Amino acid sequence: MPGATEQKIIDAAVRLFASQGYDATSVQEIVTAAEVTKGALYHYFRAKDDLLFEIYRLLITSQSADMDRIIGLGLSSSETVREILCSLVVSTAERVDETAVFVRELHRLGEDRMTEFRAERRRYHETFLAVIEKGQADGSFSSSVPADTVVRIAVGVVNQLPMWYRPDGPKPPPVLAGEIADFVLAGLSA
Amino acid sequence: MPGATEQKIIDAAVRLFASQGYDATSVQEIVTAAEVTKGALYHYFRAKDDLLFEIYRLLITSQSADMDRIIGLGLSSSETVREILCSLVVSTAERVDETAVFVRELHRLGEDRMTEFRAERRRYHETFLAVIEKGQADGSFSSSVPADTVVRIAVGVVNQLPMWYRPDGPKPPPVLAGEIADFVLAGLSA
DNA sequence: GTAGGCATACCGACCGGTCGGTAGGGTGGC
DNA sequence: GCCACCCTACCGACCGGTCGGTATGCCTAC
Repeated sequence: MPGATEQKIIDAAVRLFASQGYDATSVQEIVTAAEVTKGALYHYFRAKDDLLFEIYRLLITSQSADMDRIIGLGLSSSETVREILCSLVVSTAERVDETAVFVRELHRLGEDRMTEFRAERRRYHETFLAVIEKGQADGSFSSSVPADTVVRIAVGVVNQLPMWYRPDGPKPPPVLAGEIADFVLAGLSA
Repeated sequence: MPGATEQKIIDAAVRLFASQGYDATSVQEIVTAAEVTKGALYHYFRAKDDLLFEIYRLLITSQSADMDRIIGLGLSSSETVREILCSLVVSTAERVDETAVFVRELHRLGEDRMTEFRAERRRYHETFLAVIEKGQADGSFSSSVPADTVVRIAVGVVNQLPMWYRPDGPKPPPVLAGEIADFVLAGLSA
């Protein structure tokens, strides 16, 4: 639960990292945008990297929670896939900046944190994979395309969303989410 | 047609940018890796950004040429889509480093070059879009999902390829390309 | 000789991080 | 009631080091 100052710093960092990149954003720019001082920033964060890691942590935590919640509902395979995709697309659209930073600056994570992150992502992938494989096993889905490739495609689209999605674009997020879910489900029922 | 020195510099830059990022790579690192000196680099390139732009230019040029060539073959809609996707996936796999740099560091392009680049990308998108819309119009494809969303999905997967594709992975590029094409075509025939 | 193709030494700007210090609220002894 | 003490939150000048870029000149080919 971050306090007000901490939150202001993170918000400013996300905005600046998303528009300029991590390295191209100086700590001074962040504190100026957040209307605090360098002292305040280094009081709450040990280093600039900590900001990145915190942004990732918040994003991953919320996405994992979303998926677990949906699976817990006990819907049919295709309804589960639809719900996962829709919630993923909508929540990503709500947090384009965080996602853009995440996709672009992932490689700057240090060794330890990278390992930690990879484990979390692997868990996410395998949970999703299991849902699709279950559907293929019980005949809800076609097996003509391997489940892992389907997961790659689905996650790929979402991660690329920041490249083209604009909040003031013609299609509101729920519509977009529906279209994407329709397409993936169509591919799964070939 | 770059000369030998120029090519060595670009190759080194691509490799380093892909593994560390643009800002995190110093000009000194590039020239050391390329076994040339700073004088040589600044003899051929006016600034560090020029390296980025050159990398993009080479990538986009070759991809556009690929698509134009395939469309020129005059195949059926679904064969055309399959060929475009396969060649895109295979050529992207061949140039993962370039693609990784492209996806991650695009935002560093200056105003002018960004405009130039956007025009080129728009042309690419619209050409691809036209192929799908033609297929939808003549009944080869279903119209249940809008063509622009399909293009977004297809391009999204390819751009995310550097995130997970490894040359020594279990699936060689042509197999992967086939699976992705199968999936997209399945979604288009729902 | 002279023009392109480099090498080397160097510059000024800037950056992440530090550090000595302060403001102000809480707390315990008397 | 109040003072001494401390602790958290925060300030901002400053430092060592690095980086992109330049100035200058050598050296080989023509």
